[in-house]
Amino acid sequence: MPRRAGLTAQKVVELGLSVVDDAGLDGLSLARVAEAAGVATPSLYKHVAGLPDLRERVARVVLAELTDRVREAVIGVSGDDAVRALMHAYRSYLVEFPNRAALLVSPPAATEPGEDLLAVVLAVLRGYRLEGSEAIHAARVLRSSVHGFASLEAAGGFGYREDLDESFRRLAVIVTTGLRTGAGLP
Amino acid sequence: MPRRAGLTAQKVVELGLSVVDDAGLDGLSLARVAEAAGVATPSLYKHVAGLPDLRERVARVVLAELTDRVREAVIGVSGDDAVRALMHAYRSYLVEFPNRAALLVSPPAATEPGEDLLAVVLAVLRGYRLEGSEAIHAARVLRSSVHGFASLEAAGGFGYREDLDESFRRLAVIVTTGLRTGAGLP
DNA sequence: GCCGCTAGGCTAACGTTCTTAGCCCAGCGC
DNA sequence: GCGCTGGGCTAAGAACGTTAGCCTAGCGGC
Repeated sequence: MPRRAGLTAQKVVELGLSVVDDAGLDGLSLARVAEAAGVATPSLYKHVAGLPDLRERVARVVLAELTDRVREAVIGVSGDDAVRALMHAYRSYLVEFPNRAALLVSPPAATEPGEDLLAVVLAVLRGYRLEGSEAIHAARVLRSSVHGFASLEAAGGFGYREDLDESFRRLAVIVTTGLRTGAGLP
Repeated sequence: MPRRAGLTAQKVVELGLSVVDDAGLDGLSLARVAEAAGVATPSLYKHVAGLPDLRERVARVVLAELTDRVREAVIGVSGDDAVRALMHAYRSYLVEFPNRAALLVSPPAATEPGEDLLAVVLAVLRGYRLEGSEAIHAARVLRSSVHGFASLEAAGGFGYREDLDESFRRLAVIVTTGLRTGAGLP
């Protein structure tokens, strides 16, 4: 164990992320992160401003990771295929890391970094020739659907043993069909 | 101030609910509830088993309230009207009490009490002649959509100034159309 | 090679919160 | 009037977040 642990803000956030994965958002404490880092709790204050700051940073990383996944998933596809790929990537991320779902509905995830994700969604929707306000409304429909499904699934919010993949497939069909045919337009 | 405060578990939970409304789920602490009740913190343990128990009870009450609202909203209507009424009631509840959204994705809200809400959703879907597995999948689609929209709205997750009512209206049209026309069925 | 600065660790200490243990009395039933 | 019990209390301890202040490893300049 070196006298200097060589921590950085980034490493602290990464450890925070793994604590969230292990123990849930409620389990994210400076004490646990410090233990994982092999460091005394107050030492973390050299890298982050406190627990709220850590939570915010972790939320930003999660949103950025999710955005990257989604962005990669829609490269080279368009139209219904792109929407399906986007939805699948979003859901897969939360299936893989269910404890991170709670971080996606919080102020930091809701504002600036969220704009990158929105940009990806809007890009996908250009395949439907949607622009301006139309595209914003459509983006909200799309994100609501996939976020709702993935959040409820991550929280274990679906009882019954019916196949979740099948439910999600139907959601995707309904959303793609609705967006493609312009359902809901004035 | 009477020597006996005359607390009950129900009153403790109600105070917990108002603390959540004022200060968010993170702000829910036994200390605050005790203060609101005019009582010392340990006294609460005569009525609830601790903070996790209080959170669970509050979550159950919220889900029950939401279910009641939704149930009332769909009385006497059917088909698309019923689905729209259900979605509107769900969203309105979270617009009125945004801090309660976080309680709807948690184990207690996800299991038994959630079945009552599911039952209402399934009843509404009978207007589409959906039964058995078909109805379960459709219920998931419906709940995902409305829950996702309402959660993101409650968290302030929608930037841009486009009219949220209009976005929600389009979501409703897409969902009702999709369910009515059987989109997504094999 | 030495000197000093600073980044990054530490300990000490405090306030808040949850929780348990145990006391004590108000008020009801007999 | 007497005793039981439910529902309050205080005391105390553990965990956590946070602040203050110290101390030194290790680098850059001379």
